[in-house]
Amino acid sequence: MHLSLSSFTPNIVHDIYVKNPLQSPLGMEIIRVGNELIAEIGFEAFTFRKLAAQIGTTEASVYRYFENKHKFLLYLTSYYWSWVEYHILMRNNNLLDACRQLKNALEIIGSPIKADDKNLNQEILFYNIINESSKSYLIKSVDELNKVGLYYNYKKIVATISDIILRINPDFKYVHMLVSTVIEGIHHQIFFANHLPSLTDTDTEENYLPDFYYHLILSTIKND
Amino acid sequence: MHLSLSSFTPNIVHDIYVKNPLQSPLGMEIIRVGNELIAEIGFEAFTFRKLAAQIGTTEASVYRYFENKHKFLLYLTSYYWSWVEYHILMRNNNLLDACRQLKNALEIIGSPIKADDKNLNQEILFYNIINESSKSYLIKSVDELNKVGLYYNYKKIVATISDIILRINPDFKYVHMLVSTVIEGIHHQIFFANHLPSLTDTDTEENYLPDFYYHLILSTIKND
Amino acid sequence: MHLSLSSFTPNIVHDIYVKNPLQSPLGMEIIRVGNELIAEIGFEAFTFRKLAAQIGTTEASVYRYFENKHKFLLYLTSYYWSWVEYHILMRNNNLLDACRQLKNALEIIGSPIKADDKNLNQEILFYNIINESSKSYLIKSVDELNKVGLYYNYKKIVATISDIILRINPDFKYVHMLVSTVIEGIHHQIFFANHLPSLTDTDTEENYLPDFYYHLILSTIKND
Amino acid sequence: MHLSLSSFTPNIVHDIYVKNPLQSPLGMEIIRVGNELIAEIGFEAFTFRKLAAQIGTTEASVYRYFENKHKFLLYLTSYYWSWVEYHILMRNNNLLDACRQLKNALEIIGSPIKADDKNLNQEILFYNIINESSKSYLIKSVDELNKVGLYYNYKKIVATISDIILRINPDFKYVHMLVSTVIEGIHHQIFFANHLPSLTDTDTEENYLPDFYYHLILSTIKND
DNA sequence: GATGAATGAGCGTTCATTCAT
DNA sequence: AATGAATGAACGCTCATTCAT
Repeated sequence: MHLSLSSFTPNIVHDIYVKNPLQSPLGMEIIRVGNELIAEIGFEAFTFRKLAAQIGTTEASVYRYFENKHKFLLYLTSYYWSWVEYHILMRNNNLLDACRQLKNALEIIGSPIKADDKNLNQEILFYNIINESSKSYLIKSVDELNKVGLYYNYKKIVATISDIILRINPDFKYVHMLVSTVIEGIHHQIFFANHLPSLTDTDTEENYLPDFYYHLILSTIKND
Repeated sequence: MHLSLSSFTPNIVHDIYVKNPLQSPLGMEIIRVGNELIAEIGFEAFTFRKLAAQIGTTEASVYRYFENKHKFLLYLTSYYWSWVEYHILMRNNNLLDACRQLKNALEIIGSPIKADDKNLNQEILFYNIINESSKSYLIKSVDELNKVGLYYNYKKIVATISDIILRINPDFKYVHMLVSTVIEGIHHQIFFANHLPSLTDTDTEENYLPDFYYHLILSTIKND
Repeated sequence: MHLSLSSFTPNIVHDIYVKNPLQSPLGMEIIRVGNELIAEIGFEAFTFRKLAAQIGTTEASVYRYFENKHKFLLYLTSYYWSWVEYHILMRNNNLLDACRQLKNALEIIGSPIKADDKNLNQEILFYNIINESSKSYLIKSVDELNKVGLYYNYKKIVATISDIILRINPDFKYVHMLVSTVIEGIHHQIFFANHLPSLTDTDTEENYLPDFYYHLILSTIKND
Repeated sequence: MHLSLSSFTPNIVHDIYVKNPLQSPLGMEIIRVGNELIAEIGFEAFTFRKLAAQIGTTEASVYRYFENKHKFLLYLTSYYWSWVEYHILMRNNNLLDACRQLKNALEIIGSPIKADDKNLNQEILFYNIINESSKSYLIKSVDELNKVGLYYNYKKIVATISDIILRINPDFKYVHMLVSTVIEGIHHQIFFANHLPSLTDTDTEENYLPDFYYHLILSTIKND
């Protein structure tokens, strides 16, 4: 299933950026190269200075688009979750079976977005989400950022999947807890499989991760 | 249940520190104050300079104990997991019921260690584990550090709990995946409850978190 | 004594500005908001960027009116001295007594201009003169700026008051020295009274400052 | 009158510096070269980076001695006023005549300290005091700095000269006002003589400045 | 005439680390 | 073993200014 959705534009809260990077060639270069640079050297070592050098522009120009590297990471994660949201909606568009919808959602979360994206390399973005996205909220300023709505896209996807689950079992009370556990779980397991294999159970089966979590969800909500 | 286990000494891989901080007053001061400082300003802003200033010593002295702030975080997390391991063993010592053992383990993971600890404030350590511990492995050098065994204590706890679960259902194939998902899940949910409540389901019930995950585990492994 | 002199326009040397700010709404906004911003954050922290942001225009637009922030400060001080000059002339218009004229002049220098001024808040301008005006000449480029006449208004007021004093004692030889000492003295004493009170002698009497300096002048020139 | 007072050490409030620059060769180099660099390029253009480059050390090393360039200016001015204080005391040591003492004090204030000083070029320091010293208090943080006593040396000199004047006329009520006006006046007139001569009255007579202000003081206090 | 975008340069500061004592 | 001094390097950020529209 490969979507060529040239019409997609991410729905990202304005406060994350100073100037919309998708509205100028330089802005698009910043997010494209920034995505790659974070994957290459890690978010801690990533600086606007290095990013500017890579692009061939100046730090000052980067600051025109993003207030700091943190907001930039938030932009990337919001971009990712906006894509995920969009893909789930597209894929589940004409489906009636909530279980099938849930399975689709888990599959989308468990692998890179498969779509031509002129802005960002989606494989690399997926890798960054797994490695760095939790750093966008595990910070001292989380409350302040949350207050102005900067975690909107993440919360939205949790709400979307929660709704699907509630259609399977409308009485389940801990649906948000379950969904956020599963989302974080999927991404964490991919990290563990690559780096700390004894914390997971590597398998040759394709798509075993979404299957495992699909089973986990259904078991948990049915026995409620 | 309050344990006064003055005999406890954490079992921490030597490579994490340069000189054992528990063998000198300055070393103990470093981990005691370091734990508090990270809680206060966050791991990103934490530096050996600030730590030394707080203690009233010099950066050079801190370097005598820890190679860098990263290793220091690893020390704290290892210290924590070593405590958790010890507590689980103590609590489950004479119990035969694996389900009861599992429940105990989840409860221990879900709240601060309740023990007098002259070295570290355990409430603060628990807070740091929730907020910062994932930064000890979500880094570029994870493979290198793993190769020399620096994640031993974390892996050990996963193994310990996995063994309990396998006694409930010896045929369950994804036990490490399940356990690491649950451990990360519990800590994440506490963070979400405090900072991003729409990602969880706040409840007035005491201990609802361990209960939820206990139910999740049993459901998942029984329906296998 | 309150003058409503809507007809007043400051007589400011052209080289201080690029484009006359009083000839456009944007220009008037620049001097109005700039005056307030300097008072708020201090001249060192004041930049055209911040000024432009406050107004809701761009740095480039500000540059159309003033070459740099230094010239802007010179504009404000010249504006102030032009007002002072005008007020002294108005107030002393029909007076014959030079001593009375001197007293009037000192009073005008010792308190904010009391006049409706649609361009600038005169209270704030007075505050800026006290705090910042000496920075308009205590700079490396003073000779260069002086050569093109940018300190005209300040020199003019010294000359005007010197002339009054010379009518009291035509033989006094150090009149400019005396006048510039007194003018700077009055403004400095107001600063000291607010911030370094041990350098002055605070008093409850109204207008003690002009009185003190009036006495100082008369004593100095009479005993010559 | 030339004093070779190798025993002099300035009495400077500790909070002005981080580490006493007179206690190490590097520290002494910093104040020696810093003094010269400010004279050369002006305080606004003066930065720790340029200072470090001139000395052949690094910014970080300069920060070990002074928190910021502002504190450095405060150090220079405090050093100057401490010297002035010391000189006045030495010169007036065995004198009984308060008028003679006043005259001496004014002469000392009106020209560079004439003493061998291995730390600082006193000619250049005098030049800096005239051009830059008022910037040490005409700032937003003046109250905060004053609260911790950083203007001690300036206030002390005003008190010292005030005491002399009160011995001439114990009933004069505005002595601090008069003294601070005169001190600022002397330095300002030197600046005006060099740069804005129409604000002063240049004269060929030696020492005309102290003489003028001596006359001004006596006239003012006698006619009280 | 006014604005938006971009940029070269440099600032103040802090960092991790080393060396000598 | 612990400390004090020093330093190279880089960070995050802002500045003044210019250019194209």
